[in-house]
Amino acid sequence: MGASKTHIFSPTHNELAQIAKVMAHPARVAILEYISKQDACICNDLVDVIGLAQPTISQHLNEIKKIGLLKGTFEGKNLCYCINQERWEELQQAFHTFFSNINRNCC
Amino acid sequence: MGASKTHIFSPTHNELAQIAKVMAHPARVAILEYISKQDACICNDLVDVIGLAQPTISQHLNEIKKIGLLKGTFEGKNLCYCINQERWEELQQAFHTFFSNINRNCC
DNA sequence: ATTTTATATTGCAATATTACGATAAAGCAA
DNA sequence: TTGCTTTATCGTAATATTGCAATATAAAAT
Repeated sequence: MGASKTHIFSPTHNELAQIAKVMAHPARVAILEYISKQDACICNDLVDVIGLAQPTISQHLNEIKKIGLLKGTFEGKNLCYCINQERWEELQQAFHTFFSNINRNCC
Repeated sequence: MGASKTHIFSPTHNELAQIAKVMAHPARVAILEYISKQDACICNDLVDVIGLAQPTISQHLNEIKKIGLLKGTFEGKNLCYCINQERWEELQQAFHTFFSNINRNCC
């Protein structure tokens, strides 16, 4: 046992959970915030800014990439990670939709 | 190693991560959605609705309770869980604030 | 008082995540 | 080429999460 039973849940619920999972680590929240406020980003900056080892940062970046939140291009010699703005807004909308449904006539 | 280094992150980042963690499982997303759309909720309903064993549902409910999203009162013979609306709106605001900061002049 | 019903807790096995040292790969500079 | 810098991957240990059977608790019904 131990594996999440994703198959019994709806795609919508699974997707929101997957998005939330990426945000469920303070390092990734910090990374996202940092990148979203920069014009560009070089991974090595993050090692200093966040305070985790370079392989760890690389792994966290990969998790963020998996849900499509980053687009990367080369800028001179360094890889440049940026927020994928379209996707960012999709996620914002997903959370907004989720939080907007609440019944006010409760105990 | 393996433990998250929460101490190196800001309270804001840790809190958002903690909230996201609760939403990072489809069962909890489904539970929250279900409760938020009901006037009341009896845990045993959830066992049928969600499709996980009763102890598992109980544990998930506990995670949700930990971040203050539920208030429970007794209604007749059954415990009634409801969404804590104030807290719900706080979380909505937290996500909204997070997603609202993005630099548009990127690569 | 006993049974039934609803929820919580315990204990444990399976799986997932986190972190980092070591190492590899890829580009640039000399 | 050789060396330097930056990022990715591998391997592994520590920790956390998930799920459920078994059991406990607590309130209501009989």
